Amino acid sequence: MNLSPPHPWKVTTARAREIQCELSNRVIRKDRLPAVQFVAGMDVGFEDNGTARAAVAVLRFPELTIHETVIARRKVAFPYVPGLLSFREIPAVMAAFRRLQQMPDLVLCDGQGYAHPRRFGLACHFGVLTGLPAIGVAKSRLIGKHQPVPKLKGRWRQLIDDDEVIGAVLRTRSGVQPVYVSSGHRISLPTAIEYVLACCTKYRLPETTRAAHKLASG
DNA sequence: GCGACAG
DNA sequence: ATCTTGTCGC
Repeated sequence: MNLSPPHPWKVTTARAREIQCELSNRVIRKDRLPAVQFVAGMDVGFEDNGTARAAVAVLRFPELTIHETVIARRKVAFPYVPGLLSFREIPAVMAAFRRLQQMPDLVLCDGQGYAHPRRFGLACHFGVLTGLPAIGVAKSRLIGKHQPVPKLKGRWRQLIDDDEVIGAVLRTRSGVQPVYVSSGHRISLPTAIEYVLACCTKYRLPETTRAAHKLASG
């Protein structure tokens, strides 16, 4: 896989959107992942001095015990623009992955995957750049419509945009706000939903995401 | 023109 | 994302 940044991060928002359209055709939404022994969670936090702090937590699967954690800091070189989140967070994330000893078989990203205006959210961008299977697990909606989701854990509804199923709104815990799941790279939506549920124990967010979030924040 | 808008 | 205490509910 290629962990070096092949794209300029100092780009205009217009150029960023072009890059998304150019790379979106490289996204694979079929199950092309190995037997999962290690799952990773990744998240990015921001410090006051304009620094992004990316954290990656690699957990054993299906035990979900922590195997390895890494952190990387990078100066923020792109503003937060809805639809262009990956350009703000990926540089730090790539730096963090470069430090990993154990590459995971699957990565759960904190943000959308295919459920994106140009079908190229953070999880897709990350997956295409690294070649690693990835899933987008967002805490809130970017685009798409959906029917009410039953309150029972495990139930879900299709997330639809322009008559296309772009993801799923999944209840990872009964009676709690659902999460938005979508393919990032090398994994289908049904399989993505299975893995997300397999990574959720007693909280709304996957243990992978929780572990990474904990590192990226404090 | 008027909202909506991952983190 | 980040700023922040108490509070409602199982």
